[in-house]
Amino acid sequence: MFSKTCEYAIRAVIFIAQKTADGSRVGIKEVAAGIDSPEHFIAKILQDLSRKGIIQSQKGPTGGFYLDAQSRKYTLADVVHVVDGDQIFNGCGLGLKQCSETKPCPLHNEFKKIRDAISKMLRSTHLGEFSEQLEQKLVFLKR
Amino acid sequence: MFSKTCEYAIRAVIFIAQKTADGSRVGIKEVAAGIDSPEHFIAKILQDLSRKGIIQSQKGPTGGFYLDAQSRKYTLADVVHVVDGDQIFNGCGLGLKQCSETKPCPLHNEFKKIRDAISKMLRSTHLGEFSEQLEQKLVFLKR
DNA sequence: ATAATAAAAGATAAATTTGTCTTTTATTAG
DNA sequence: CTAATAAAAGACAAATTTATCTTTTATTAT
Ligand code: FES
Ligand code: FES
Repeated sequence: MFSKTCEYAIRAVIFIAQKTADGSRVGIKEVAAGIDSPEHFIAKILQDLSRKGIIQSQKGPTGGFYLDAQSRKYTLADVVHVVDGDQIFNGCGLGLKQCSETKPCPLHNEFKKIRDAISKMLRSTHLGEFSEQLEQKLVFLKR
Repeated sequence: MFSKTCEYAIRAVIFIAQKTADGSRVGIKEVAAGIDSPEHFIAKILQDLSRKGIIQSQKGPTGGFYLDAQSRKYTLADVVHVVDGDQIFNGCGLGLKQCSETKPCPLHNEFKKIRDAISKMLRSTHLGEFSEQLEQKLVFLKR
């Protein structure tokens, strides 16, 4: 469904949102450990998200990653879009170069429903909304 | 959503179903051209599907690929399962090693709905059911 | 039997994704 | 100002996916 990169990205962003809900920052090592991902790999991904403004970062001592008020308004759809592009939102499920209403693949109508369900879910999910459930260990970001 | 391999596989199987609805056979070159895929690549995939019994093949002159009565009862879910395994049917959408009801990821409940929709669609779609629409050029397997 | 045909199999290679290691840059505390 | 810290950047490597090319095997028609 998503690339590994994107899976890590979503988990990391949710993790950072929770860890920095109090205004603090969280280092890359703690993120990597918290979501069980390779440290330098998730670092690259976060650099990207940071450049695009989805998350914030600060170098040096006391530095780390965090989300500002603006970023807390972003949704998972924004994360997915930055990392995986819009294939999942608009691409043809059977791999035709471009999804088209006038020249549809055999599953076009079915795929459209599923794509829409995915889009809707991602667009309606904000980065910070799992903090409490994570705190209470009702949901998890690693096994 | 699916691997490139799986996309080709689905398109090829639908193509073969249509082309051989009359009991004939279709060669690998025609398949590759018909779905716009690399010839030797789709050949490997069809070998696999053939070994698994999802499609049939016959060597030599007048040989080619086709679907017997039994195979026409298979669904796209069978094809996807052979090619991509069961990640799409049961895997965690956020990449946790295993989806779990008792230790769910934050999106578990949402993903479950989507996975179920995909499963349902694939299980209810039989290989031959697009032949007529393809014939009438209402749907397409390449751009 | 023989030659022609077409899939099967095997080997190799390109491209992409995923992961690791090292160096550089910015920031802070002292 | 200096040393310590932590992200940013760059280079490289492994693994996987996707694609290509060649040889072998089975089957058919003549
Ligand atoms: S054409 Fe395939 S999903 Fe629209
Ligand atoms: S645990 Fe992630 S989908 Fe079930």
